[in-house]
Amino acid sequence: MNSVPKPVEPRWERRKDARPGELAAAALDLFVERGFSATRLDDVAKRAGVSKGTLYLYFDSKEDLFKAVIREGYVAPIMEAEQLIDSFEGSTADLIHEILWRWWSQVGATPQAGMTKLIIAESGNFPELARFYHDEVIQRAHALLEHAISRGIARGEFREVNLPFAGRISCAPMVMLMLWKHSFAQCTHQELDIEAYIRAIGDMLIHGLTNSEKKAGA
Amino acid sequence: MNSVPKPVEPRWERRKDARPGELAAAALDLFVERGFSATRLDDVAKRAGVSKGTLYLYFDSKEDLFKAVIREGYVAPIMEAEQLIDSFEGSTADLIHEILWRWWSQVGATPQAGMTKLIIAESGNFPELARFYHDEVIQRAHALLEHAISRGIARGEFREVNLPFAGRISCAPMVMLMLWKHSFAQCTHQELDIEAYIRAIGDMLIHGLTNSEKKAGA
DNA sequence: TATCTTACTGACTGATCGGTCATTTACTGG
DNA sequence: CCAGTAAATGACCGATCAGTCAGTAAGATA
Repeated sequence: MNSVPKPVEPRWERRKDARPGELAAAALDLFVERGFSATRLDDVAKRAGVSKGTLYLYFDSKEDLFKAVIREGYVAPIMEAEQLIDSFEGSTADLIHEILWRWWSQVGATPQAGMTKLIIAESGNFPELARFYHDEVIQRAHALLEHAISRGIARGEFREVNLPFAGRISCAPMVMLMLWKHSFAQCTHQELDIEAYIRAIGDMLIHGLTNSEKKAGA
Repeated sequence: MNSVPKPVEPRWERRKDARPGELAAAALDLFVERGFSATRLDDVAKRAGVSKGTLYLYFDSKEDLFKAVIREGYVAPIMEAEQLIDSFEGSTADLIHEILWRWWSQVGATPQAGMTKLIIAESGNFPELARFYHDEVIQRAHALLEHAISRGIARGEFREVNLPFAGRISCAPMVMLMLWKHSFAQCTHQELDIEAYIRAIGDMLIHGLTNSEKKAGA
């Protein structure tokens, strides 16, 4: 009958190395979209193109998968920004604009930005992970902005402010923007010109920090 | 034997009117702590001091309970603040400090503040509720700050800024503070002097908005 | 081509939990 | 004091889903 050789596609391939990353990426998407409890492992596996059994070859449990997702790729952009501050030549105002813009393009615009929402949502169920994320990411983001602001103060560009508070306040609009992107932005008609908004954040921060004594004297 | 009359406490009381509120309050606490999916209705009922069956006398389903929790008490403080702006006499700087402080004491410091985290976390599963909350609460909070800022501009106290952006930016640190309180604050040693922090937010906003032309001329 | 290793599958299981309902008990009105 | 009512109970059911494992087939090796 059917003598056609059928160049039969194999039903699956062996890709031991690629699986964990693909599973973690699929899990990130679904966790961000639905939350931890509401995400089914069957769906994660299906999105990664494998069966649930395969998922359990690479991760011990749902919680283990969650932890793996969190630990993935959170450091590079922060370290890069820390170096940027040390080597930057121009005004601190320009530096802050640069930091904000990189923040958005390297983190905010990537799937990784959904992490923040995930951690906040599950902090009650996974306090140790929230703590971990706080120490490794949030704390350092605050410190980063503090560092930039203290540069401005040292150069007489900025007024003397309470550094820890100013660092938090400076981060807040950016973090909110990331949260927004993964919550209300999905279910609202309202458009937001991201680029213009980030510029507005920068302007607001710089105005809020600028040493007006100096300006008044000019 | 035991002839004592035993002033036997009834095993339960009829309290038709009080139950819905108590159940909603219990649900709010647990939803905020654990998220929607991870909250068991047995626990909600137990916390409200009733059985699960009773819960179903007052709410049709878990989702119905969730919606009831959301609809509860979100309007009064915003309307009050809207009136405050219209009737305020002093400088717009003072007005903004006043708004922020009321925001904290009337919402941020109450269990209601956990709502924001809840909605953001579940926006993927309940887009229509996220939309509802956005339109009824978030939008109006933004508008509130915009209104206050436009008062400052009209009186020459503030510089001309893009109102929608400025409103969002002004809300961000307060919203982040509420989220913080219900996430990282729980699992971090780090203390935060809330009162001083809110003052710092006010200062930052006012500096960021102040019309420095006028100041320079003084 | 034959054999062996192991990445992968998917049907299965047991526990959990949303939702139901027959029964019990607190209250009310005559 | 004694029905009559309805508020509250808690054992139960069925669906869902995390986690298992015996079996299957890709592809390496010789």
